[in-house]
Amino acid sequence: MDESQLYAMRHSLAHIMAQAVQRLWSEAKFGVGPVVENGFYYDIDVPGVKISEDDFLKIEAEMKKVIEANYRFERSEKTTDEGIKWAEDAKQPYKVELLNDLKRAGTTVAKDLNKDEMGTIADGDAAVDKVSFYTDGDFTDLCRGPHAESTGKVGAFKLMRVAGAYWRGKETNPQMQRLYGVAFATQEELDTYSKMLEEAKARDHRKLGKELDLYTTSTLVGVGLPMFTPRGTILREKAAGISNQLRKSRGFEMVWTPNITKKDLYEKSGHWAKFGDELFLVKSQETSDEMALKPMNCPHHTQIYASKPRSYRDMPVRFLETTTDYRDEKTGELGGLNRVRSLTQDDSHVFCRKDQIADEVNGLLECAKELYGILGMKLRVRLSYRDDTDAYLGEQALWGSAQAQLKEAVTKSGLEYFEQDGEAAFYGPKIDFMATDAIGREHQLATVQIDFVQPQRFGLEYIDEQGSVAQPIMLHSATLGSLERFLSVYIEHTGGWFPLWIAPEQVRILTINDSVNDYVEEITTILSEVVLMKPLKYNELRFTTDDRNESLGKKIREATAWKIPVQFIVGPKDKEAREVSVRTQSGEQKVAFDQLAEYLKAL
RNA sequence: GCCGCUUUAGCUCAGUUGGUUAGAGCAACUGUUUUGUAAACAGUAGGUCCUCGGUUCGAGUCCGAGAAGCGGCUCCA
Repeated sequence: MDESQLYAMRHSLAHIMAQAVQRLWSEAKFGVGPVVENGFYYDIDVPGVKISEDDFLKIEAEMKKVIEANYRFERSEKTTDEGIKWAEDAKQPYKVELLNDLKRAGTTVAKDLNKDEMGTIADGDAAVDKVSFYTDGDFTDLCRGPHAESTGKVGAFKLMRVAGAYWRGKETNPQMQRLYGVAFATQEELDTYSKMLEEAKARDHRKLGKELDLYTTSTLVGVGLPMFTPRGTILREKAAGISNQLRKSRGFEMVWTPNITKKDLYEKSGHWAKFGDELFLVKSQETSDEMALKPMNCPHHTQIYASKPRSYRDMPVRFLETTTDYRDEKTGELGGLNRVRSLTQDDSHVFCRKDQIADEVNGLLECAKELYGILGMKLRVRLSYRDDTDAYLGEQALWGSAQAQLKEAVTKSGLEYFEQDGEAAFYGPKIDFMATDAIGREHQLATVQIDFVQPQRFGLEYIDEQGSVAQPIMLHSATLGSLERFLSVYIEHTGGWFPLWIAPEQVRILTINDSVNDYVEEITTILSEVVLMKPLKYNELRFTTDDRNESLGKKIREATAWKIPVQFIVGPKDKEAREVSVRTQSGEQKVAFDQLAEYLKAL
C-alpha cells in the first residue's frame, strides 16, 4: 500500500468513526476529521454528552458494522449554497461555518483566515462555488477526498484516546472532543506500532527518572520545578560539560549573569511586550525597582558586550553560559522534564560583523553535528523563516538576507534540511535541529538564530576599519537546548543505559564474600586514579562497591536494574588469578588486575 | 489557562452493592546465612486511603470544591 492509499484509508476511517458516533448519538455535531501521523481524528461535539474511552468498544463495534457492510464511498458535488443548505438541514453548525469560509475565502484553514475574516465577510476573490461530498451508506460528509473505494477496504485500526480540542485551534472558540485513532494497512503494522508505544512507555523519562533516581519534584517547591538528585546532577554536569567543551574549543568564553534583573532590560529588548505575561515578577523591599526572574540570557550578554568599546579586530566576540532561566508557563503545559518553569540553557551568543556570519553559523553547525554524533542521534535541520504577519521586528530586507545566509550555511554543512515559514523568532530567522532518537521519534533541541533586532535596540556597536561606528550582528545558539528537555530526550533515547562517559555510576564492584575485601581495596585504589579522556576530557571514574551480605545473584540483579554499564565481579577465584570478571551489556570477560585501568580507558 | 482521566505504605498495585481493626509483593529495619552470574530464610515496623467540605447510623467507596499527576488543545524568547 502506498502513501496515498494509506492516507485515503485513514481518512475513510475518520468518516466511519463519525458515522458510528452519529448512529450512537444522532445529535452529534461534527467539526473536522483529518489524517494525522499514524492515524486520524475527528472533532465531535455531542450536546450534553461526554464521550469517554469507555465508549470506544461501543464505537469500534459500530465501526465494524459499517466496515462489514462495505458501503461504496460515492462522491457528489453541490454548489456551495446548496451545501450550506444541506448542513443547515442536517443541523451541523460547524459544517455551515466551514462552508461559509469556503464560499468567502476559499479555504477552511483557520490559520489562512486573518482575524477579520474569521466569522465575518471577506472579499470573494478565492471563493469556492462548488464543494464535494462523500456518502457511504447512511452517512454523508463535506469532504475533499480522496477515500478508499469502499468501507470494507480500510485495514487495521484502533481508537486510542479522547481529548479536548478548541474548534479550529483557537483558544477563544468552544472546545470539542477529539477522538484519536491509529490505522495501518495490516494488523501486523498496527501491532508493530503498538509495540513501539509500549517501548516508548518503558523508556518514559518520568518512569526512569524515578527508577534510576535522577530527579524529583515536590508540591512544596512547585509545579514545573524539578530538582535533580546526585545521579541526575551528574547527567546534567557531564552533558553541559561536553557542550561547553565543544564551543570553548571554537573560541567561546564562559560568562556569568544574575538570575534577577530589572524589568527595564526586557522592555528594551522587546521581550516584555511579547512575553511579559510569562515572567515571574520579583519585588525589592529596598528600592522601587520592578524585577523579574530572567527568562532568557541574550539581553544580559548584550550588556557584557556593551561594557567596553569594541574594535572590528575584536570580532567575533563569543559568550557562553550554562544558566537557569524561569518562565511562568501555563500549568497545563507542564510535564516531566520536557516542559518546566525552570530551564537551564547551554546558551551562547556571538557578536560579529556581517561578513563573519557565514563562518560563525558554520562553526555552530559543526558543534551541533559533533555533539549529536557523540550522542548517537541523527540530525536534520529546519530552516525557520518569518511569515507575513506582524509578529516580527526588524526590516524586511534584513530578514531576506539573513534567511538566505542561513540557508547557504546549512547547504554547505551537508545536513538534510527543510524550510518552514512562520516558525522564526520575533527577532530573526533560525535553524532548528531535529534529532532522531533510538525509536525513531524526532525532537527539537539545538538551535542557531540570527538576530539583528537586539543589537539595534541595545545600541551595540564596534569601530570598523574606517574608524566609523558599525552595528554587530548577534547569533544565538544552544546546542543541547535546555538541559531539562535534553535529558528527557536522552534518557528515552538510551532507555536509561547511559554510555560510560555520562553514566552516573560507571562501575560497580560486586563481591562474592568477605574473603576478597583486601583484593577489592587494591582494585579501588587503581580505579580512583583512572581519568577517562573520551569523549569528555578529565572525566574521573565514578564507581561503588557492593560488599553487602547478599547473594551474587541479587547483586547482579540490582546492578542491572540500575543499568550500571560496567559490573566487576570479584570472588576468591578472581583474587587467586589476580583478575576481575567484567560484565557489560555485550557480555562477560576476564580482565587482569594490571590491565584494569587500560581496559576502562578503552571503553 | 481549557477539556477529559487518575490519585490507597518509600515503590508497584489489590480492596465486592457504603458495613468491624484497609491488604500483598518489593524496598526498609532486626536476626540467621559468607553466598560464583538476574530475587537466601524468618521476623518487625510502616497508612491524614491527595486535601477540605457535604450526604449517611456508618465513607477508601457516594456528592461538591480544590491540589497534584497523566492524555490532549493553546502557547513556547
